[in-house]
Amino acid sequence: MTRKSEDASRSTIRDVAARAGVSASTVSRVLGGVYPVSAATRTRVMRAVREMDYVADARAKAIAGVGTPTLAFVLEDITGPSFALMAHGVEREANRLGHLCLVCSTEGDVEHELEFVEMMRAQRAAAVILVGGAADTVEYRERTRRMADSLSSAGSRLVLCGRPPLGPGAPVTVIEYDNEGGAYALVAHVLSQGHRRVLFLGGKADHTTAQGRERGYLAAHRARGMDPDPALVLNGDFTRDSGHRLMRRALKEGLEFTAVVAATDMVAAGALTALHEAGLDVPGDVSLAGYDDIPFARDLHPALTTVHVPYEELGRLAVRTALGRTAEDPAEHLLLGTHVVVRDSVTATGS
Amino acid sequence: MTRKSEDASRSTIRDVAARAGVSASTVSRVLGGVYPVSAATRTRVMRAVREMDYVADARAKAIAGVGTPTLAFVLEDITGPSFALMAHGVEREANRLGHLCLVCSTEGDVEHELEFVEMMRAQRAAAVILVGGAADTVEYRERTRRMADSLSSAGSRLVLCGRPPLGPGAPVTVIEYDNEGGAYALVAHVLSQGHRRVLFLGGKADHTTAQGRERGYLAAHRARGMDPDPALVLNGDFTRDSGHRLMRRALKEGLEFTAVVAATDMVAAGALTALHEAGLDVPGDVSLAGYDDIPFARDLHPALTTVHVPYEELGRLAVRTALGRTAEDPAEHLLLGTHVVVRDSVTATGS
DNA sequence: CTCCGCTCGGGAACCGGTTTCCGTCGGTGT
DNA sequence: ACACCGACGGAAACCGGTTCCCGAGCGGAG
Repeated sequence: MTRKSEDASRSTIRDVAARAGVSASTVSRVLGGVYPVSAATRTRVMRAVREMDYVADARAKAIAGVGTPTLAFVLEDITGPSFALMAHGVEREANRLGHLCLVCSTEGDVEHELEFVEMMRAQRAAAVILVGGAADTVEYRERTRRMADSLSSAGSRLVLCGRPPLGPGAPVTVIEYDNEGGAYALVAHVLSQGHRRVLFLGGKADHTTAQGRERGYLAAHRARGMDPDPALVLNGDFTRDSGHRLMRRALKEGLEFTAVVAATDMVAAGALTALHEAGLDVPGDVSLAGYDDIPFARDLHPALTTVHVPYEELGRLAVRTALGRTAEDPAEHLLLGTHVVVRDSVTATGS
Repeated sequence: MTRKSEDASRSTIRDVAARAGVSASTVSRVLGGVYPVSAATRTRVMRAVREMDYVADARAKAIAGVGTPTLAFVLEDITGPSFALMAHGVEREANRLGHLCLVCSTEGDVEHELEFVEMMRAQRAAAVILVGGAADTVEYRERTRRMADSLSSAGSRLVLCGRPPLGPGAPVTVIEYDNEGGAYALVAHVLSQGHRRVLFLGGKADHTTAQGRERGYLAAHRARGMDPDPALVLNGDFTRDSGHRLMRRALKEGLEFTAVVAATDMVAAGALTALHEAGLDVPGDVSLAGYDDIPFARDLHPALTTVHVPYEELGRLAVRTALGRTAEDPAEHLLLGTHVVVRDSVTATGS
């Protein structure tokens, strides 16, 4: 009484071998490779495989050294449009290169991040890509350095994307996009439109991405021989809420400005809402610019002038360099360029 | 000459055992469990582990039956805000339940989807969650049914989210959100504002999500004894571009309407831009509503009236039921409710 | 002072594959 | 007709863990 029902809740290679009347090695050979197997045997084995709907256990293969390599992508929150873009790039490139890709949101929890990286080390992931700015404290450097070493000694590799680089000698690949340069170009554009008092809606004061953008803001002023009013730079975080809150506050306090530059498109979106609520017209009454060029930037009204960051390409690049590099190679530090994209939210002032 | 350098490119449990002067079983016990081990031995082992920075290979553990289970999430494009929301929910819940979570974007490619599901079966994933509408063809049903059976026979489980359910008896959990009901409520709201000719910007004609929303649109009209002009329902897809294109066409063709309901917030965003380009005021000249309540809906100007779909909760629910259910349990079919959220883009007409 | 039982740790089998090593078989060259 | 060679397939070792099974000590009870 052969049970032909799909009972085979978990068929092993030996089950298949038994059914085909051959040994396990033969099944493995038929499935795996280029080893000479007679046509008759191959047919019998393949039939058994088909009948049992057999698929070799990927974990077992991995442990035997023949497996799909894995790659991990760690971010704060997949919901952020720029992160999502990067994730997309990472994921595409990863499985173009035949890698599995697992994603983890840390919700900004350092503990969680650490835990996950450890788990990836256990999975023998080929590389771990960490993305998202952070405060550049010595605690950060030590912690990250430890991760890098430990991954490296396990034959894996850590890639930092848009994160503060570690000291020299750390087995890390760092890929940054040019925050300062982008902000510089953007603010220069705003200033070139005749604006003289431009409000800066920044991020957390110790967050390197925020710092870079703020530096660009300042540098652009200085390059014109201007010294921006310190009261014009506000700190919050990178959320829409922060933009909304900061903008309301600025309006309420009667700050004077003719343009506002937000550290993020999300912040800009919040600011825009606040401006609208105050009955102000953008760009008629005040110009507004963002940063990141998330897809939605062009859907805002007016379409947002912003800085384009090649997030998806960034993701692809991250996996490419991560997988190309071996443990012995020297560390690498890439800086991706950005460019401002002019839309409708910034116009000349003093009309 | 003991090399204390972190040469241990790949230390096994036996290496640790050797260093600690015990057997591999003992190391395993110290690390793993509650098995009685003397304090002295434990200390020695732990020291060796620390010195070698050892982490047990997760794949080996998995194969031995002690491992972090895995769960897969397959979607079209992580870049879509609603998908990202779901992914977030899935991911959070997955690792709250101690599961690893891998994500795969299929770019809408059926071949790729199939391939990935097969790979997940090889990984012995605890469950595979498939999300995103599709055309409900017999080819679709057969293909999906095959996936379901094959996963089920491997002790895994397929979860369909917002996808056309299969026939009865398929080992599948289906979770849908109420497209028809949501659209009905939304359109009813629009009609209650006095609008009589409302344009519907739909999706692909064979896409079940699009169909559901269109049915709701029609039903809301009929419930008022109205029979909407067939010329008022346009088909495209769920992208911003589609909304933009459709809206321009409608305007150009001189279609008459006082409100437009888009099948998606993205479509609404595109439509809004087209409306603005045409010099029309929203909601002054024409009202506009979307569907999905993606986070950006409230950043549009005017803030978009739309239907809230609990995407994140949907994701969480998906993994919860997927993991709760065993192969023997009957299939399950959940329908999540939605509700319209009234913002500023729809107002009374005929003022 | 024995005997019993409990604590502790080692050996070996096992998880599900791959690969090396070797033996067998059939066919060919001389 | 015999040696040799290449094709084929099985047994066993291995990958890196876990766990069952068992034996060695040790302490306490009788």
